[in-house]
Amino acid sequence: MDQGEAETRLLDAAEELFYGRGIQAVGVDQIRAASGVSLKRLYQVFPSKADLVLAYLRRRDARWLAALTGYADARPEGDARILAVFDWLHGWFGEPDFRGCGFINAFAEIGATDPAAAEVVRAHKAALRDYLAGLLRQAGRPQSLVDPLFLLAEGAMTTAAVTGSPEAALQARGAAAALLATA
Amino acid sequence: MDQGEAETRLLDAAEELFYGRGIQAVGVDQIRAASGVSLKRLYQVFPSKADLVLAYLRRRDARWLAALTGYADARPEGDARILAVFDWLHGWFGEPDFRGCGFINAFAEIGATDPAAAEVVRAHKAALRDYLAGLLRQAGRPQSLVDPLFLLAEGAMTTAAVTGSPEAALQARGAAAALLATA
DNA sequence: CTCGGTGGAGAGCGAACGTTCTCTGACGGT
DNA sequence: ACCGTCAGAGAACGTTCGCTCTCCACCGAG
Repeated sequence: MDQGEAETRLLDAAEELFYGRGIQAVGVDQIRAASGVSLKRLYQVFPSKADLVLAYLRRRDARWLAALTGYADARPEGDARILAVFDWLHGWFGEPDFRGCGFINAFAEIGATDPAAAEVVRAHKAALRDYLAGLLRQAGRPQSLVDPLFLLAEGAMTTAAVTGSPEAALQARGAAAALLATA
Repeated sequence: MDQGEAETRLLDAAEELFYGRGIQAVGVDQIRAASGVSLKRLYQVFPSKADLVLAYLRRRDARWLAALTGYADARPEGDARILAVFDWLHGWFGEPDFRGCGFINAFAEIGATDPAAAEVVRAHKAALRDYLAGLLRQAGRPQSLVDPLFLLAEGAMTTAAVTGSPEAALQARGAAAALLATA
């Protein structure tokens, strides 16, 4: 096993455990066991748990946004593409291991004590907001709708997590459609 | 110091520390030090840290909702009272020690491992939703607006936490007003 | 003054944490 | 065949955790 594969396996294990059970609730040794990577190698690749957490957040950020944009950008430009964001959320919320937004969760857990992690969360949310802004531009819609749509998406994520139901995505989609109809 | 005062001082310390730094990040001994209550008494009143966490969540639930409803119900019945919810959020977000919704934070931290705490969070969010439903009824507005307004409020809470700015409350208020204008 | 009981201070317990160290066995070049 | 290098397994380290226990100062009743 070379360094690259070790890193991949570590991040795979970290993502599943950190996202599924929480960052503080998962010990380094559990990640070693789940990844099959030795502790020595783990600390060569990620000098501390905080580094591993950062790498987990950064990779999840890239993948999550790529999945969303890949889905939405395949829809016809315009309002349909905007609403597709909420369709994608609905599919995500329905996944069996869905446990809310990993970034909001990470911020709640370590945002107060790990400034670097907090910054990754902020950047992730800013990127989502920017993506929505781009969709509105493509659709010829006013930028004043960015914040309402963003808040609806954020609210849907936390609500779906707490209720354990994907329904919040449909409610957010309906509200988004209503707001688009007024503009 | 009698049992009642010990409980109050413990909950005061727990609320400040759990909310401000996170539940897992705060040890029982820190709560003992901050409250001035002996460890022996602490464990008489709350047999485990999990019990203390539950009591913290329950008291915060009651107080938070009382503060919100006390503010909004003082406004004239109708749309103004609905929008007052977002005004109250704006004031809350601006408090210096604001760190997001304590219930969303708690759910992110221990929701996966502490079912009792998760249930308190669910009940708290259901109560907020019910309150919004009552305001809509008073205002003669359709109940179909409950979920959009709730999602906007939730989204505003997490966004204000991540950005560190109370602005999200104003954006949510604007979106709520737009939705009310369409119905 | 002498007790019995109560409560606080803090030492101590076992477990778990993040991190480092030691041992051992496999491998590649000569 | 030999030796140096390296990586993996996991023991060990120091700290911190939630929680319990020990000890002693205090206090009202007799």
